[in-house]
Amino acid sequence: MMDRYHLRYFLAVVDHGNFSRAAAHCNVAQPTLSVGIAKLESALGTKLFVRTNQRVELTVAGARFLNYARRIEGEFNAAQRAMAQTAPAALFRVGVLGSIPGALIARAVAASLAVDPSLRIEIVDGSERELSAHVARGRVDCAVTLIDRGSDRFEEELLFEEGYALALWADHPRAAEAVVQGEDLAADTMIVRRHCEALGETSRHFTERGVRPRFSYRSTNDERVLALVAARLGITIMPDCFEAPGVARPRLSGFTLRRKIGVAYTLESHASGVSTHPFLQTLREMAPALNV
Amino acid sequence: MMDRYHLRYFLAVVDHGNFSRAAAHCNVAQPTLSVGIAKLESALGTKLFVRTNQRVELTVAGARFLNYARRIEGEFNAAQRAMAQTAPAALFRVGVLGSIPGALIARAVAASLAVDPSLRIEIVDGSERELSAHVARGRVDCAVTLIDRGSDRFEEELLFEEGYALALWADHPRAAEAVVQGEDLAADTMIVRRHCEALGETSRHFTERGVRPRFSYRSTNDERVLALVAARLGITIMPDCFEAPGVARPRLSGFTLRRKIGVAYTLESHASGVSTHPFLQTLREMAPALNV
DNA sequence: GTCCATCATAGATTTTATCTATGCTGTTGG
DNA sequence: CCAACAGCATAGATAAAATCTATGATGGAC
Repeated sequence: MMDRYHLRYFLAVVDHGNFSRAAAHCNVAQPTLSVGIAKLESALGTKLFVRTNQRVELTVAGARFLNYARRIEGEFNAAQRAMAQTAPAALFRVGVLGSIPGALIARAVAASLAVDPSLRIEIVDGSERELSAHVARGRVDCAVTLIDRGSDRFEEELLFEEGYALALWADHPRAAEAVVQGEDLAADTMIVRRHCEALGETSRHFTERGVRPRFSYRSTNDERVLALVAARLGITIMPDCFEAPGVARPRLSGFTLRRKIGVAYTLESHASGVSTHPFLQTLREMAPALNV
Repeated sequence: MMDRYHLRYFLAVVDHGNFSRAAAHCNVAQPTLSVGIAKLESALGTKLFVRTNQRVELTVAGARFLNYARRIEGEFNAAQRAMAQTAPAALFRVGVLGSIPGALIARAVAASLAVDPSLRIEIVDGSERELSAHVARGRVDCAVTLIDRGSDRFEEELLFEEGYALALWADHPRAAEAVVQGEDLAADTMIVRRHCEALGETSRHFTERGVRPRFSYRSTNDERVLALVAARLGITIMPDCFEAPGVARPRLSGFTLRRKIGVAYTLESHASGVSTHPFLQTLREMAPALNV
């Protein structure tokens, strides 16, 4: 039975000229799109594309079907838009990267609720990978996550850019310095932030300098990590935007990795005006202060 | 994400005025349709129906959506039809009830292939229940099965109507009689045709007459059953249309159950002209001879 | 009151879209 | 001419979703 997603796959192939790019644009894997088109062709009883491995081109039947497909997909969108006007108080669902301070998000939520108490906001956190999946499948309206990672699957908007720095307890021997040499930390015990995107880079950094750190704690909970740093259990490396009383944040010499945090949307959700949501407006106001 | 089947459910509810009938018309269970409509409403962000337990009626938003829904579903069908014209040599898939003689179907296949050797026909057999599911899900274009069973889920066409009769080996003491009394078979061993729709009725018939038969064989394979009847392993009851050398078919007195065999289509497949297929034409020509 | 018709909900089941991994086939660059 | 590559297809496993059965809730009819 011909179904809506078949039309989307078909149109994507027409618009992008090959299956692979079309798949990326639909946020699915290439084989998925491949069997999707095959299903459509079988439902219609006609081949729609001639596959050469240089490019795909429409058959005569495919060209004829294109008219219908465009019209139908257009009507779906028109219906959706028309209904959206009547729709009351939409729930705003946003995914947030686990390695972004909860306090930051909490402030943004509080501020936007202060603007409009009737807002309904839902936060879900996860890894970069999980968030991509959520955005792609429409389980969230957008995600606050790492951006500029080369896969142009989503519409992206930069919020802030930052580096990474050490987290030491306030009276650690090196706490007062602006920049610390990795070699000077050979005797320290480290805490592993298991979900951190910089994990690989960090261990490489120390290995290259002949430092083989011991580990006292592994966690995905950054708030707890900060508390334990303050409690002198160990030191760690984390993005600049983290801060806590009793924790100093000197730079680690030669550690130049940076990350860009921004908002990722699907094309549709971006087009449907999600990006003007007060929560995101608030985040945009807060963001410049976090650039380092 | 709004999908095509949502539209079909929605339109069915509008056209039939309540969820239960709409579900029957869509060949799905009532809860399925219930959650389907709920999904659609959530996708659109608006309630589409006001549910009273007397009837459902459209909300304002629902009435507005109706225009889009009808147009889109219409376009889907138009596209399907338009493409079907180009489509080459369609495969004809037909489900056949297990308790219909294979020889009958084989004759029909042979005859229609004689008319047009380019025909591509695919036969699948199964129980009445299985065939319903196949028709409903579009896995077959139609099914040759029991009809007139009260559930007007499908378009039905009567082929022939018949009763049930005994199957005895040719020189069985009662083989020459036209009608046999159940009581006279008390000493006989019976074969159970496990897939037979008359199974319950048969055992009730004997129980009511104080006959408690012994069983020598249970099978779903009627050809083998007939061979074993001829081989004097046991006797059985089967629809009139079965025949084999060495097997006599006297009536069983008081056993009045009858069955109607016909073709069941979905509305769409019927509309798309499946019923004019040579295979079905052949069956129609053969059918009158089978009325008993 | 009980019965009946209607829709909603919950949990299990089945189906199906999707993914990962891999194969195949031309094309390109060395 | 061969290796690397880019592009689509296939297979098996996985995950998601639609669907089913069974049951509950509600209101009208008798």
